[in-house]
Amino acid sequence: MYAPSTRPVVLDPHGAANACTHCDARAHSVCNAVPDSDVARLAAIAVVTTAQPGTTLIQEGDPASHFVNISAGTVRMYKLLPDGRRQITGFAGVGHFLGLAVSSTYAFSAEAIDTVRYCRFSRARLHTLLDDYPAMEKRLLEIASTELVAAQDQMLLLGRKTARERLASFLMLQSRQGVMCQSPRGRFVLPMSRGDIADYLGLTIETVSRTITKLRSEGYIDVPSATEIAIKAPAALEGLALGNA
Amino acid sequence: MYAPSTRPVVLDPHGAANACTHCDARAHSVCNAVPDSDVARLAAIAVVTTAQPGTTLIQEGDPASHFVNISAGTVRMYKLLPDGRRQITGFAGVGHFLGLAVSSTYAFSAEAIDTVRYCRFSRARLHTLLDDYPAMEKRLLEIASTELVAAQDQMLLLGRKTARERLASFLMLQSRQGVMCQSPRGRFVLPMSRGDIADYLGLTIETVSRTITKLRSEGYIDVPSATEIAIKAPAALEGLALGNA
DNA sequence: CGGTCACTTGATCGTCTTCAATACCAGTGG
DNA sequence: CCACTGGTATTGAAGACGATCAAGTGACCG
Repeated sequence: MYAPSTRPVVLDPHGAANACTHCDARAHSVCNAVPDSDVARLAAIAVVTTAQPGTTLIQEGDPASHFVNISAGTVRMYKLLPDGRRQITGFAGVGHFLGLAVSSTYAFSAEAIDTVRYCRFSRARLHTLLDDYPAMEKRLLEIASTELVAAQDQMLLLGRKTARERLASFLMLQSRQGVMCQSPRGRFVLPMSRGDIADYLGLTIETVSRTITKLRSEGYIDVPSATEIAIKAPAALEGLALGNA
Repeated sequence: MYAPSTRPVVLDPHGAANACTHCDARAHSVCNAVPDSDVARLAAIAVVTTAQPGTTLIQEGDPASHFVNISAGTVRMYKLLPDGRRQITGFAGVGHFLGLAVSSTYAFSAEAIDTVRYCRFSRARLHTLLDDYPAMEKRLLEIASTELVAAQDQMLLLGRKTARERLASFLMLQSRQGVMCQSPRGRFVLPMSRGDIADYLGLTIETVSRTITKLRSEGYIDVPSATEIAIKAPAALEGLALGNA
C-alpha cells in the first residue's frame, strides 16, 4: 500500500485514496478537514515517501515549495548559527504538519530521527485545494496557533527555567505525547538522542545526562535503558517543571 | 475621531468607518484584507480603546473572548512562572494582531508599555466576518506563520546565543522595526525598559546594562539617552548577532 | 532640595559549560 | 566465545559566563 522506499505512489487514484483513508495520521492531521468522500483529491496530490534516519526532509533557506505531513516516525526541526551551534525548535511526530512559511524559503531544517514515512504536497496544489475546503484553511490556522502556543512555552523554558526544570518539563511533555501510543502508564521511549535533547533544551549533552541521573537518583523517574523513561512521580515532576524547588 | 479614553466609539457607523479607513494600523494589519467599501462592517464590530502604561490588555488564563489589534503604542506579551519569573515572548507595535488561541483561554498576558490605542473584536463576531472574507482568514494564517518564524528565531537566541549576541540581535531587530517610523538613519527609541529587555532576552537587568555599555564603548552603537539607540556599525553588529566573535 | 525610580557599575558567587576520561552497548570478525 | 571498533552515554574536575548582592549615579517631580 505505502511505498517501501522513496518511490512515490501517486498514480493509482484508488490505491492512493485508500492510503489517505486509512492513514495513521489522518485523524490527527490537516487531512481530517477533507471529508472521506473527497479524500481522493487529497490523495491525488500527495507523494508518500519514506526517509531513513538522518535524512533531511526540509532544508533551511531552500525554496518553500512543499508541505509535509508525518505519518510515521519522528522528525527534528532546527535552526543553525553559522558556527554550527544548533537549536532544535521542536520534534514532529505522527500527524504533524510542516512547512508553514510566509517567505518563499523555509525558515528551519527538518531531519528524520528514526525511519519516517511522510506525505509531500506541492504548495501550489494544496493552495488550490484550500479554496475548495475552507475547513482545511481553518485547520491550518488552528495548527499554526497551536504551534505558536508551544513556541511560547518553549521560550519561557529557554529564557527562564533551570536545567532541572527544563528536563522535568521535557519529560512531562514527552510522557503526555507518548501516552497516545505507548502502553505502560507513564512509561515511554525517547526516539531522540541526548544530543538532540540538549539542543532542544538549550543545554549540553553532559548537563542533560547529569540531570537525568539526578532525577533518577531522587526517585522522580526510572531509566530502564538510555532511550526509555518511566515517570514514577508525575505530580512532583510537574511541580519541578513549574519551579517548585 | 478616536476615543480619547477607554470609552468606545462604535455606534456612529460613518465615524467608525472613517476610523478604520484612516487607521494608522490598517495598512500593516489584518484589516487590509477587507476592501475599503466594506470597511464599515469591520468598524461596526470594533471597539476602539486607549490603555494607559502598565494596563493589562490580555490576561493569561482568561477566556479568549476577543482579538486585539494595535493602532498606536507598544505592548509586551509575556508568560509567568508561579514564582514570578517572567519571559516576554514579544513586543507588539502598530498593526500587530493579538489573541490567536486554540484553547478557550489566552496562553499569555499582554500589557501596555506606553499609551496604547487598540481595537477589540469579539471572537465570535470576527469569526462570522471571516466566513465572508476568506482573504482575511488567509491573512490570519500569514500572520500566525510570521509569528511562528519569529518565535523560532527567538528560540535560537534564547537557547544558543551569548548575552552579547542577544543584545546585538535585539538591537538590529529594533532598528529594522523602528526604521518605518523613526527619522534618522539607524537611530531609534526603545519604548521598553531595561527590565523588559532583560525578560525578553532571558537575561538580568544588570547584564543588559553592562552589555549595552560595552557595545557602546566598542563603537558599535551610540546611546544618547537611556531610551535612544543609534547603530553606528550595522554590518558589524549584524555579524555579532550571528556569532562572529 | 529630598524623594523616588530606573539605570549603571562593582565584587562575589553559582550554575552550567568545557575539557577529558571512562563506561556501555551493538555489531563485526577473528 | 571473545577481542576489537565506533558511537553514544555517563562521570569527573576545572573554568567561564552570567546571576546575585550591593552600592552609586542621574533624571524627574513634588
